[in-house]
Amino acid sequence: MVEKELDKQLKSILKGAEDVLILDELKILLAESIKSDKPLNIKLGLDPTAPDIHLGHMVVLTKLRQFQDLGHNATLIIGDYTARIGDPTGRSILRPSLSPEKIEENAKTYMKQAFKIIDESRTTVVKNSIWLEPLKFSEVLNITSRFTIARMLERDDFKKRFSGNLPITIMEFLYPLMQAYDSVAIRADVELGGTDQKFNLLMGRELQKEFGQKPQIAITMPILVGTDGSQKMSKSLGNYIGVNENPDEIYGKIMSIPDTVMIDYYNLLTNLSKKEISDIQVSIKDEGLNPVVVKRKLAYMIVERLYNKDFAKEAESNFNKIFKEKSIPDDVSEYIINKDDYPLGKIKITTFLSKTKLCSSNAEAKRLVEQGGLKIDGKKVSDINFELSLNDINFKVIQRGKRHFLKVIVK
RNA sequence: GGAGGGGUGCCCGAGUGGCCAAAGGGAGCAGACUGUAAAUCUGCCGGUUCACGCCUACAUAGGUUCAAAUCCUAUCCCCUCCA
Repeated sequence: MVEKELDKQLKSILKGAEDVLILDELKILLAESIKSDKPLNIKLGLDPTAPDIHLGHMVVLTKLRQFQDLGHNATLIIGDYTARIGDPTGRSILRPSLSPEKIEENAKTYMKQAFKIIDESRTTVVKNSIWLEPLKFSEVLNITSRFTIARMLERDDFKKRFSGNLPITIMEFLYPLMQAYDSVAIRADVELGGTDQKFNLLMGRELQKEFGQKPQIAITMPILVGTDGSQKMSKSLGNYIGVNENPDEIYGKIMSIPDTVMIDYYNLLTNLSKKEISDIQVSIKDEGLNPVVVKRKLAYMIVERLYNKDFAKEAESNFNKIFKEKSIPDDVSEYIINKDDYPLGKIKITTFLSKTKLCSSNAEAKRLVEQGGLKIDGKKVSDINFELSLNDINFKVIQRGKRHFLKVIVK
């Protein structure tokens, strides 16, 4: 009985994971948990350095959710204290530090978005300032005395900066220790993180040992590539899909990822089993299954995860309308035009486009029209001198390119 | 503290007196095609103007010149080497 349950749990936990340190310890821990019916404490730290989370963050949150679905508990650590330093991981320069107000604000939106993915009822949320702030200097010394500079410089990003004569502040050295101390404070059984977190997660293990605790298991998840299909998903690269974006947008952006990374997305962001995913791969390769069908399913599942079935269905149908039938989606946002503002009863198409923000300037509007990217009620308009008559554009839909629509309401 | 190098459009980056609204790439936008907002191909890509043109822009502020991203002066910022 225990065997079977253990097997099931391991399968789910290992799916998509890059690395488990140490696997055998994890097995023992899980077996004990099953036998004694005591859930494990799974740690995930989030630094509220930016207000939005995207599918890259969702990878590790999804893993956390899988743990919860197996009956374990999550401890989500809001790194409000550590955010003041900023994680130097992967950084070539010192991060700018954030004000406490900004951190607080980010933390709020963070949580709201995180709970779209994880189970709130099985989650404890704590801020690490609770234990980091009151630490005495002597206690800090106690912690720092257990690690060496050489050990710190093993870290690739520190090494690079050091050998490249770039500054590393002592404060940044402290960052991994603080994160490690979080694990001690909450007595974590398992800590999750991206592959770039491996060093920090291992520090947690070491410090726990120093404090006489059982060392946590570190599970790292691969880095999700962005919509460009090659670079790490990140806001600054503009290749991200935010969990707070509207369903149509999420659905569409998923459809825009290259086919080659589709399977990664399946592995990292869905709850399908390894077997189900490899079956899909086989079908595409050997049975001529059209990849677009697979991608649609992915887009659907992710919208469903982040919203619900209805939104997913709607996003799907809107996508079909726009791209398959090349028609107009159901819910088009409206633009109200006031008759009194235009005594002549007409408006030039270019000024209209820039006024509605469909285009950012008159010049851009002109280009759009010239290039044949403008449709009014499905009919292409390519005359840049075209004038809209207020009398007959009421309720008509203006379309910019393939996917931007606006319904005009004349008042 | 001393010596040297540099700051260019959304980003990277070429340009060292006129031919510079500034090469090239990326991002973005549009079109064609398609299985998609994939890939590929084509076009566009500071603002304003129907257009000629005008305005804004090569860190900032001044100056030299008929003409400055390019030369000079000051200021701010970044980097490298030496101490």
